[in-house]
Amino acid sequence: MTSKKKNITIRDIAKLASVSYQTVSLVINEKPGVSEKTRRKILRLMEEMDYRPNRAAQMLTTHRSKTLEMLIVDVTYGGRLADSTKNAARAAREAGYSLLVSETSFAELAEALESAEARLVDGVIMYAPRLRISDDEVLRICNGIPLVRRDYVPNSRLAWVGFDQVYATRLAVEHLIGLGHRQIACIPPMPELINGYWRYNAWKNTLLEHGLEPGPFCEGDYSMRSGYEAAHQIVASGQPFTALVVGTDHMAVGALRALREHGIRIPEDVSIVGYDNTELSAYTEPPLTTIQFKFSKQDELAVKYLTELIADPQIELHQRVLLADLIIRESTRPLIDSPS
Amino acid sequence: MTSKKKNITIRDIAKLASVSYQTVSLVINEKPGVSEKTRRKILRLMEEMDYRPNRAAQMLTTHRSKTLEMLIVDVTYGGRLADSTKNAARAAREAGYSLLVSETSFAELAEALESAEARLVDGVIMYAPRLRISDDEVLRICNGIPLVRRDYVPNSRLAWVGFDQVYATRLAVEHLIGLGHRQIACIPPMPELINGYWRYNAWKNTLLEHGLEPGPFCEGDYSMRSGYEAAHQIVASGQPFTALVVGTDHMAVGALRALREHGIRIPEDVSIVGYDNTELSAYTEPPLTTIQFKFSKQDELAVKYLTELIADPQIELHQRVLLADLIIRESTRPLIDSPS
DNA sequence: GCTATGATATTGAACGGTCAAGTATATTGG
DNA sequence: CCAATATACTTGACCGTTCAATATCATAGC
Repeated sequence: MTSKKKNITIRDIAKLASVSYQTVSLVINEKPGVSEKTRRKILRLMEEMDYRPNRAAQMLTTHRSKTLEMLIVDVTYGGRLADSTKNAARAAREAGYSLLVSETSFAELAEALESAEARLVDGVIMYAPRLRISDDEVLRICNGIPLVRRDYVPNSRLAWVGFDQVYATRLAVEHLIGLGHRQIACIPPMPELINGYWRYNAWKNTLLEHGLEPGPFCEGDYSMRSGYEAAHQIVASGQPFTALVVGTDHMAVGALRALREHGIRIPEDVSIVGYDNTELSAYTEPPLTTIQFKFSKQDELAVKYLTELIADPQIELHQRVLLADLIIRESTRPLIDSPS
Repeated sequence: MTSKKKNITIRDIAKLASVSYQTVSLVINEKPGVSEKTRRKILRLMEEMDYRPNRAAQMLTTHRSKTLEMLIVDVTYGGRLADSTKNAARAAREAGYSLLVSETSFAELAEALESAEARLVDGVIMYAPRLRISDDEVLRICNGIPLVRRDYVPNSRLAWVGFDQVYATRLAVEHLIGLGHRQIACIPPMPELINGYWRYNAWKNTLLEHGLEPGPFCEGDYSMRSGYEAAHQIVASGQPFTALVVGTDHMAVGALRALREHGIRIPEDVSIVGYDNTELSAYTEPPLTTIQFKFSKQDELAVKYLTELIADPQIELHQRVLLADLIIRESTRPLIDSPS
């Protein structure tokens, strides 16, 4: 039955409506030059025959595919990817696009972009939290395909959408300073991660600006284990601290465990701030004060920006910066001077 | 410069190689009928001109797109989606496909599949953890597109790849029984979730098979909050229990908090088993005994199965069942009879 | 020496749309 | 009343492939 299913084409519809195929094309593309009566008739027929224009044929002539690609570059630790693709897929669909997802490494980036071009992808959202690359290089390899990075890349003048990591970190550090803390340690994400680099520097600089000496620090890699080990190291360093800024809620969970093992009480002995406001952060013991990033907003905005860029490639590239919020819970509290 | 970039076509290559375009086509598709010498020459030229076949044109004639679609249906709670799309994207690429991701609801499912067809998607991976639908209905709406569900759907005789939830649950429950527990409570995912349905039933049936009366239970929705509330309810029910099976690690975190608030010690008073073996489960207090699912395996296998199905649509549909593992940590321990 | 054979290469027609230019008819204005 | 214009619709070419049918040629068989 359906095996013999001849695809209905624009010409079949045209024949049924006794007009030419071009008229049908005009209707499909909502272009003027068709009388209301004919338009209705054609629309009805398309409905009846449940006709769908062949995307391949459209692509062939228009050189566009109504497809965006989310290119994930060198993302190893999964937790933070979360629903990005789902969010982006939804946003893309709402803008009339499909979303292709692909995953690659820095070494294969150029190739990935070439194949994006071959697939006639209309634009690329790059999610590359560790990618250091010059703007010129990006322009060179992306073959003119509109591209928006879904990252905080303050050194780049190309299009990106990201959370201001300096602002976010300032939020965390100044919250602690405001509570009276003077010895503030840090477990930043490792500097290979762009966010790690900025969080580390922002932590240090905020302290210096306030006339405070940066406390001990030790990098993590986003995993709970790394937070655990980093916290151990910081304690082992012997340098005193009454507060700790931990680069993600996940690492904070590891840090909490490590500190507990050392008999350090939270928040009585040490106040802790995490990042991300994951669901988890409300359920740690004690619940974590944390920096909230609305990632779904970032995903949506990246798609939105990209579609704008596709619609008008002439608009001047800019950067869309999102700001984080501070969520205060019970892992931070005012410093109470010990009676020494 | 690049603005005037005329796309190089198969005919350009043909001209340069002084052969016909069809010969080039044969080379591209690795078909026989071309002498080794000509083949080499053409390959070299394609390399030099960095020619890439136009996917749209290929799609138009072949009616295939070398694209798979991951269709996410009614997934609300994000945590568990995690890296599925990334895993699938990688697996797809390794099999020579691109991966399209889209997100939809039950109500729009038919439409989503129609548009998949219009896009000439070669096959669909459906991730629909709550979708109850007859096999006939699925066959009807998917228009002959090969489809593999990435779910445990024991009632379906169509293609699916999933973890045996009954086996998994048995693993959890019998572990507890083996430790001497006789009063085993449960916080299953809500029955709208297919996994929830099966976990609940498997919990109950395993107990009955062992001659035990099912303990109190209360459903959750995957969120930590729901685990928290469910645990409160179970305690409030007044029915005694010495062990608790919680449908996800996330919910277990909530449950841990609730039980702690009631002064119930884990594992001294109550043993707990979670599901998923998330990174988190090793960092709860105490670390959670849990059921491990290798989700990345499931994603990969779903892609693999789908590509097999595309290659040979005649193969008899079957179901690929994965088995979970039990990871024992400190949240479970032998029941010590109280001296009453 | 002539035909059968297989390997290699060519040609023309799809595939299902879009685009640019064209025609036919009705409407307007001077 | 006729040219100018607007509206509605049509035609032919083209996008870059693949596919089926066909041509060419050297080699082998008899």
